[in-house]
Formats: sequence, structure tokens, C-alpha cells
Amino acid sequence: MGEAANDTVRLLWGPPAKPTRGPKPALSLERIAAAGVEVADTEGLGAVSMQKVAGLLDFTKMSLYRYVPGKAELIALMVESALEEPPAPTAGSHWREQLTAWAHHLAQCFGRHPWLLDATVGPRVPGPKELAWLERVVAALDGHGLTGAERMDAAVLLAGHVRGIAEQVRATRPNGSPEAELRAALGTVVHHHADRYPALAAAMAEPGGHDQALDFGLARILDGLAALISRRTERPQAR
Amino acid sequence: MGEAANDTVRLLWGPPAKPTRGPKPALSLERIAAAGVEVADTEGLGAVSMQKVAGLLDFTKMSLYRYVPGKAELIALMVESALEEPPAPTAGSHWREQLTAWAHHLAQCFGRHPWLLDATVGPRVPGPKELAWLERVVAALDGHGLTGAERMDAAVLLAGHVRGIAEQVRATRPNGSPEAELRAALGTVVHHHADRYPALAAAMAEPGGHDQALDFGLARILDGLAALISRRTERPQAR
DNA sequence: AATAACTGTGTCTGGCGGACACTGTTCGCT
DNA sequence: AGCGAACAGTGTCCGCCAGACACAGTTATT
Repeated sequence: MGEAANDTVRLLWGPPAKPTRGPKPALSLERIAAAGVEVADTEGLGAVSMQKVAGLLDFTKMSLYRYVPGKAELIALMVESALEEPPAPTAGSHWREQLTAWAHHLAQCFGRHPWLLDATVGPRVPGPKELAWLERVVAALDGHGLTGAERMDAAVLLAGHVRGIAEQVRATRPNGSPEAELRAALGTVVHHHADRYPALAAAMAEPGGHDQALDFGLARILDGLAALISRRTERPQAR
Repeated sequence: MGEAANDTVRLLWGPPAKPTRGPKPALSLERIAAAGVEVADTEGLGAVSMQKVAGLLDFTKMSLYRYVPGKAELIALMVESALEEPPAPTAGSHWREQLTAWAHHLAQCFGRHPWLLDATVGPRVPGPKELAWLERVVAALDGHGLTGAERMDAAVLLAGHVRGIAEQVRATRPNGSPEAELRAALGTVVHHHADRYPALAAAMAEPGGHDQALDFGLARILDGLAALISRRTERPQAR
């Protein structure tokens, strides 16, 4: 497994290609990753298998192993392929606007590729794009009196929030699909056990959809960050 | 799959047992779930298979299917088995203390069973204990001028943060294991591409470990919630 | 032209989730 | 008391999966 990390690093960060002797490769990492993304988009990450991806490209499963050391690396490539570039910082905009745009774009990305939620659990090597997203948050918070660790922590905080919301959205998404049953089942269960979950039952009984969960949490986080920043900039060395 | 949701609801919420005719069952859902938890704790969620769990109990894999409709339901049971009861609210304590304790306990839980992070992705039916955790947050925020949807959103926000931190902790945990390589690889990669990720490189170059990521994010979130609450209680109807 | 490196394929193994038929056990009913 | 239904555990089977390996065809270097 220690070698696998190096393989992944080489795939994600290494040179794009190397001219060699034998016959020219008929495939490319990009095409393979795109095929994997297509499978995952339509049938979910669980449906991504070597043979299915290979079949989509009219190749045998084993040919993929000439390009990719294993399935984990294939999924890492898929993540990098599906991730968009983080939004460029609008010149001179406030950090708050930058982070708001960042969060919305990331949420959109998760919405387009729900399987990203499954693919980005567990220890893994981040790719260039994934790191670029992180970079944007840290950069937006530069020069406001936060330490490096604090800037990183803020990034993790924001990313975690967007992730959590994306998962909630996915679990309750389409109205005609089985996921709707889960939501209905949850409602009836809570209502049926209202004695054990009084606060929950009360909260769910109130009208008003929670379509603003992303913005609600985002506003709280940014308020909290603003409070810290203003504390730091008022008394710069009062740590 | 629509039936699977009902099966899971029945397993998690239904009556504990029902006396029937045939021979007495030699197993129980509790024992099966505990065996599954043991496998997942020691070898990870990926190592949980029907035969492995059955083997741990000295049974055949097929006997498990007499108790559990499928693997998904087994994992749902494992989650409910591994989750501890949420901390009881200390009488008269501030909501902020309650939520702080809640977050720390949940983080501890994730630390004890890292596979919970893998097992709780994707749409699923929450069990009684999982719902109890949610209930605690909503209850702690009761009576402070927040709407029901806002209380739920706050719960999702907190849970997402703890989750995100738990994932980061797991990815960087033991120093002698392959995960440490990932962290080292990340460091060298960022350092090697410092031109593309200047803010990241600068932040990582600063001293100071980020062992307080949980508390940092928690403090920001609670500050943000406090600001909202004070706004609401000052002018109760100023929505 | 010869050789070495490389690509794509076919075959094989071990493990997985799960369907199904089967034997043996135990309880409720007559 | 005994019969039959319902149930527990097992063995066998299928399809799918990731991946190891040997092999044939192709191409650039020598």
C-alpha cells in the first residue's frame, strides 16, 4: 500500500506522457477517466468497475491496467477529471464574497457529480485541482491576522460544511426515486416516536423548507470567522 | 430497493423479537452486529463481508441471511451498534456548553470507529441512536428564537464539521502506517509546486500543529450561532 | 534485419453478495 | 400423543468483481 501512494502521486502529479518504444497507446488517462465519470454519473460509483469502464471504451478490462495500476487510482483520476477549477478570485473582492462564491461552486460540483461524496472519503492523495480548491480558501483568508493553521482549519470547516449539505441534498433529492421513500420513512418514524424525539418532531412540524441549509451554515461560519478576524485586527498581537 | 428501505426500517425500529414456531434462533441481531463491528474496527469496513462476520461467529454465511436481508442492513445495524448514546444535557447548562460536549463526544465516537465515516455516506435510514444525536442538537437550541428549519440546519452544520475533522484526523493518524506517507507526500507535493499553491505553502510553512481543528471550527460555528441568537432575542420578531 | 520494449488480449484465481433447494428442529393444533 | 407447518442452518450454485500472468502483435532503437 505504501507503493500505491507513490503510484497515485505519479499519476496525478507526474508528467502527462513519456515517449517510449513500443506501439502507440490507443487510450489515454483522460479518456479512461472520462469514461469512469460517465459511468459514475449515470449509475453511481458502485457501478464503476474495470470491465464496465473498459466496455464503454470498447476495450478489454485488462488493457486499462496498462494505464492505471488499480481501481483506486482510476477513481483518483475520475475525481480530478470531474472536479472543476475553483472560481478565480474577483479582483479586490472581500474575503467573504470569495468564500461564499467558493462554497456555492463547490456545492454545484457535488450536485453535478454526487458520487464525488463517495469517492472522497478515506485517506487519499489529493490531485492538483483538489489542492487548488484548498488553496483558494487559504489565499482568500491571507492577510487578516489568522495563523497558517487557522487558515487551514477554516478551509476544512468550509469544505466539511459543503460536503455535509451535499450529502443531505443527495439523500433527499429526486421525488420519484427510492430516496424519497427514505425521507418519507424518516418523517413517519419521527412522528411515530415523537415522545422520544420531541424537539425533532417540533422542528419538523414547523413549516418552511430547508433549502437554505447551505447558506444558513455558511452565514454562521462566515460570521464566526468575521468575529475572529475583527478581534485579531483590532488588537493585532493580542493572541 | 424500495423494499429495502422498509426492511431496514423494520430492522432498526421494529420490535426486538417475536416468538415463533420453529427452532430457537442461535444468533441474534446484536451478536451479528457486534461481530461486524469487531471486523470493521480491526480491518476496516472494506473487510466486512458476510462470510467473515459469519466465520467470527462460527456460522456459515448463509445463516446470517436468516436474520438480515442483506449487507446494507447489516451495516446499518453495525452503525447503530457502534454509535454511543449522545451525552445527556447537563441540567441548566448553556446551549453552547451542550453543543461543545456533543461535538466532542461525537468526534470521540468517530475516533473509536473510523469506519463509521465510510458507513454513513449516501442515503440511508437513520437508526434510533443516530436520530437521538440529531435530537440533542435541536433540543439544545430550543427556545432561542430559531425556527425549526434553522435548528435542523444548525445540527447538519455541526455534524458536518465533526465529520470533516474526523476524516482529516483519520487520514493523518498513525505515524508508522501508510497514512503517514500520504501526509508526507502531500507536504512534498505542495512544497514542490509552491508556485501553484503559494498560500498553501505559506500556511503549511508556519509552525503550529492543527490539532485544534475541531475546536477552531466549533468556536467559529458557535460564535456565528450566538450572533444569530442574540440578534433574534434582541428583536424577537425582526425576521 | 535483429532486438528489445511496449500494447492489447485471453485465461485463471480467489473472493464477494446473494438465490435456492434441502435437512433437521420445534411449536401449535387437533 | 402425534401430525404438520413454520422456521433454523447448510451446501451448492451463479454472476460479478479485482487482479496476476502468459502470450501475440506492433514499433522504435541498434
